[in-house]
Amino acid sequence: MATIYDVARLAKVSAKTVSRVLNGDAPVGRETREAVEAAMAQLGYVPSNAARMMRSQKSGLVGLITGAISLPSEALQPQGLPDLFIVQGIQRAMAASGMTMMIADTGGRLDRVPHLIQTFLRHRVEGLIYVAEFHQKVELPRVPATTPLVLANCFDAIGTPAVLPDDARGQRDLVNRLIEAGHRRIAYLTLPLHMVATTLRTAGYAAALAQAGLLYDPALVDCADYEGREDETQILWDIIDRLLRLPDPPTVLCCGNDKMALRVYGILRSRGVKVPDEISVAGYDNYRVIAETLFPPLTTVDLSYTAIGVRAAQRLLAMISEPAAAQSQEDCDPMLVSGPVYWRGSVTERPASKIANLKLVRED
Amino acid sequence: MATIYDVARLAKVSAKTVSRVLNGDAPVGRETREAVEAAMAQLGYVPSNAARMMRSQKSGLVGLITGAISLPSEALQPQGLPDLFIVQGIQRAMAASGMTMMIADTGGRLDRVPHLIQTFLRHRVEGLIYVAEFHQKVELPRVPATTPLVLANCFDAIGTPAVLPDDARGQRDLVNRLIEAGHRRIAYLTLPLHMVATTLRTAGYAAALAQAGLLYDPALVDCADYEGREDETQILWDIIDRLLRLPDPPTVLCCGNDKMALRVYGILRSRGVKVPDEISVAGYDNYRVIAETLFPPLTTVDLSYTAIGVRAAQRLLAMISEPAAAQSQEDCDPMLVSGPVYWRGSVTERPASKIANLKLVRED
DNA sequence: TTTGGCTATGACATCGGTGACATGACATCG
DNA sequence: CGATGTCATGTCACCGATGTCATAGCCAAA
Repeated sequence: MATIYDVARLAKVSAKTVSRVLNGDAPVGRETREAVEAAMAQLGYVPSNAARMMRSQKSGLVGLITGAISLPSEALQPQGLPDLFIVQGIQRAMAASGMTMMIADTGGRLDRVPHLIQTFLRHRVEGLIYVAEFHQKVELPRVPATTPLVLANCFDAIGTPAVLPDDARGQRDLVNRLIEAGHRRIAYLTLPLHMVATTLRTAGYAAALAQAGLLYDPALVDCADYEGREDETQILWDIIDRLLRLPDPPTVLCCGNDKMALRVYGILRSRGVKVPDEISVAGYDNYRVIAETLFPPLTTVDLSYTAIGVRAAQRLLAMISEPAAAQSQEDCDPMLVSGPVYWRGSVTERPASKIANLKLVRED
Repeated sequence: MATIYDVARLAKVSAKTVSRVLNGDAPVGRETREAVEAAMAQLGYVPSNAARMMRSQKSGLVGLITGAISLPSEALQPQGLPDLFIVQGIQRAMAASGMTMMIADTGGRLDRVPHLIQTFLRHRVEGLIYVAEFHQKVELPRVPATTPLVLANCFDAIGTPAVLPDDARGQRDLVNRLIEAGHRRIAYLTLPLHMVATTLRTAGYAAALAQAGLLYDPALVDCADYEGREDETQILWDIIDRLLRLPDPPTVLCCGNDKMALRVYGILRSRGVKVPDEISVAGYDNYRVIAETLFPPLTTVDLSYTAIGVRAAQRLLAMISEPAAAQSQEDCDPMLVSGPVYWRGSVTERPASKIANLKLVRED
């Protein structure tokens, strides 16, 4: 591959002059410039980042670590592939800023993370982002204080800058909206209880009810996702059965995510319960392949993983450009990202009639 | 950041000796080695890839270009996010070989590709992979002959090495299997006709019928995916309506992909047609979030995007390690990757009873 | 005319490693 | 005992850019 010296020789100038043409950081005579440009074109010259980097000490690289890419196919996929959307957001923001992204993944094995970080440090990345597959607490090996690190979709115990989904607010907004639409008996089928998102969303659910002066009825809340258990669908079936037979049954089922909602559709239809005429269904994530394709389309909360990625990237870029900036204040709290409620056909706006229908269902 | 000289000074040896400890390419005395290792640990030394690369002329990098990561959310997503799975496969294989991957995406704009390639060349990537979001023909700018390029999920006019899904075989296998299960009237709802996959799969469908001595009935084949059109569901509804009212209706609906199958489930259930008791449904892709979550779970063909990625990576690695290898023979034909049929509850094994049921449906 | 300032260009050192080669201390061999 | 080989280590140049400094030419101000 041609070097700057080859170009210089061909253009009959010094290497330094070629460098000046490349970077435009000092005046170069018109004829000289043209000769250099012609030589570069003729040789197919491409400058070497490695060499440039040695002098400038700037790599223009950021490293991204995730389990997103090579999840063992056996692994639980609680929410589809949200982390890939986060990666998408990060990539978008990084490209816009001229950074090049290096990607590595853990292959599901967290013990590989130190090695991956090491690899990135060898490339002198200017920053690191760690992306988790779902909202969770993590513990990462220490990285040199000179290399900023941002956590996306996760947080740690030592206050590393993080960008997180605002689960509480998302669920609250959704339930608020359901209440506005006239629903009063709102069931909530949660994700596994050990998940951070479950705690936060349940709190959001409760907050919305409280705000509207509605009673929090424990009978309406149940964990419906036991990942990996074979009788998953059966469990869900039983819960729905129980809910529908309540003296005062729910008019809407809030599902832990869109994937669960997809299951619920199947179950309700197998039971002959029509969505939304006889009962409404809502999801979470706005996993569009599901939410928009389902019939009727699913009302859900946009989790905006892409936005999480973009914000994480921006936060990292800020840390890179102002290394010593006082990021002690609000910056050090996790940044919360929330998305809008997508109102689609799976929820009715006039619940009164629905309650009537449900009674019929209960009587069968 | 500490350099090899800092380490050398602290360990009271020459930089070269530190280098030898690092690379283990020449004998080093035990005490010396330990002193050097201690110094490296104390300084938190991390070797610079840039410097190493300048001498060795090996970057250990491969570049990946895709639209996968930052598809504008408006864009059509014909098959979900298959390309992400391909990326996953590539990453897996690259990590195994010790290569580091740089990722860039087109953001949906193909005119950005030359610039991305340029960026990669500056980093002196040892190879490039281009991943398309669906099986298609592409036209990429020329890359230097010294940098090998592999196409994944796409091909071009000039015979660039490519790895492609074996659409014809996948559909043929599925239809074979349906025939084995006793089905004779097999409807095929295709993806848009302009897609390469549609042509190939339709051929596979026809081949399977021919092989079994069954007649290819044009009335059973229809394009059911007009991406982006608002009345998409309506079109599908009408096609299904027509099929069910045929004098000799199908016993199974083969869908262009799992997402379409998801739609079909909704439509059939809205019409009160039970899956699979009254009609069977099959998909394509084995898009697990859909195929496994649907109720009943969906019979489909594994498109094994991950495998495409792995093969593409392996092919690239081979080209890197044997640059001049005679890749003229079979290597230059596209490599076809096929996956197994996943047989799940959405298709019955005894079709006779089904025909009876369908007649009832037709009469309502 | 001299001086100073500006433009356009080149010489050279430098970034952090590694390859080529040299060297000194021993051990082995004929 | 001298020749040869191996081990352990050092010296120095070099990879391909760019920063620093120098310089030559030219024009305007003093």
